[in-house]
Amino acid sequence: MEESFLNKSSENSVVEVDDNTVHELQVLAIDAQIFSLQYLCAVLHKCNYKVKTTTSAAEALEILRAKKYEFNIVLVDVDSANINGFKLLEIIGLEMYLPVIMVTGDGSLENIMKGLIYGAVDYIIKPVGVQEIKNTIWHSVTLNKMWDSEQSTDNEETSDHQNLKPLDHSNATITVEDDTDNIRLDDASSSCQKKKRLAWTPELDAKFVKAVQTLSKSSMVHPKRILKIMNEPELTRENIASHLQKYRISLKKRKAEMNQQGFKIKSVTRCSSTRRSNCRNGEAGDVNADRVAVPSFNPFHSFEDMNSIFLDPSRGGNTVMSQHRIPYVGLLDPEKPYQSVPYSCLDDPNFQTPDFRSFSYYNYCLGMNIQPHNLGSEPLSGTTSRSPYFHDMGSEPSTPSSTPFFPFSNEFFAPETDVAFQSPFAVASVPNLFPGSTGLTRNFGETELASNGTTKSREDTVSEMDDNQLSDHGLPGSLRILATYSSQQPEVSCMAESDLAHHAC
DNA sequence: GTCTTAATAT
DNA sequence: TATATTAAGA
Repeated sequence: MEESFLNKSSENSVVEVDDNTVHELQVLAIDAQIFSLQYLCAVLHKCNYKVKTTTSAAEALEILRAKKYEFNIVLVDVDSANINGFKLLEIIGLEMYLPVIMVTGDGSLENIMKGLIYGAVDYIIKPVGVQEIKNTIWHSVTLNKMWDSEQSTDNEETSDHQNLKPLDHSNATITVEDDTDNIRLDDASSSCQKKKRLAWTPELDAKFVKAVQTLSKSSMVHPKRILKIMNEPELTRENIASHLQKYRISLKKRKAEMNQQGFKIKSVTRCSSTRRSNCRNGEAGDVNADRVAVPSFNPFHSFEDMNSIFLDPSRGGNTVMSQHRIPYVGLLDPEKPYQSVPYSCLDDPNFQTPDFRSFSYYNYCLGMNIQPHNLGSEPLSGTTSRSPYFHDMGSEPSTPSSTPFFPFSNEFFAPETDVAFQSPFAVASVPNLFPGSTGLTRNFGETELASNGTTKSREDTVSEMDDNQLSDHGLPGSLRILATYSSQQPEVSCMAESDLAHHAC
């Protein structure tokens, strides 16, 4: 639909998000059922959001692909009996840098899980309430704030939809994998003589990025090689060169943003929690070096100046999660996309199935490195108690102490890791991150790491990266290390003895 | 000849 | 706005 019949919010849709920044939130709402959509739209208008609606998933994708920067958030109504809504969640989650909230009438754990696994950042159970929507959207948009900077900053009325082309519904189907159809003519219908104008679809771009990443390992990121790797007959070297230029500019921009944020990464290669259990967090000498030993995993203390913490389940990170009750939902094994992890490893008889909202929020805080609202020193735990944030739905959470910031560009990760990374849970499986990090390389080869039954030396998969390569990944040269946990063999530490001494308390 | 970058055209 | 083309220097 060109102009939603419901899109009549001409009054101010200005919402204070935080830190005195005024944001204009534009919401795209998708629901196959028109009355349900109408209701949802009404509620959204009550919240003073700008709303665009559609009943068609295919149209939603068209809109987003054409004008994704105009939207801050997407609400998708999913029907537990119908896979399309979930697919839509997935596609939007993977293709756009947009938070997607699932709206559902089915509040069962199974259904919620499904939505979250498909990429929803949060969920709302119908019937939806104004305050609930406000809270949920605040949370999600804040999480996604980094991308806001890419939007146009003028506060002009954005209700002009003149750029939306009439939609062709004849092929309005959702396809998850349309790798073959990713090159389109500028004007598809006419049998024109016009030159083909390449449309860089997300699929094509992903392929491009992957090629760049592959090549960057050997410092050979050049158009010709990219072209060869991509193996797309329709592409020309010029296409690639042009795209590469654009790609690098965007990386540069992002890098500048990172530098502005004073982004730092610390590294812990392998942390033996048993070895260090007598060292308490916060004590003098504990956090004093580039490489921080974490005696007892407590992200809010030991990593309080970090934005994100990554645990690599395939490297034993799940054991750490288990020991410290860190909720984890993600894809442990890419071969088994719906393997749902996590709580089986929590064998404490007192452990109860967690409340997903609370967990989502904890993970959000964990990922953003902000103190959970009003949470004080309450540890991450596997109890079902909700965080105060969700107890008090009547008021918005206070401004986080630090500006939420999503630290990594998606380009950095291979597509398969994106899947886990974009899950609503910030503790993600990201193997072989920052392969040039000194902390990792120094210890290579010392230990063979079992991963899903197979034994593999890290040396196999890790190579050095110089600053230029890091730069190709959107990382300033000085930023290169992350926290990687592995306690697969807790009694063995891969850190050099001198390091152990250094960190001994 | 190819690559990168900037500028400009479509 | 996104992509393509062109030009110039390395």
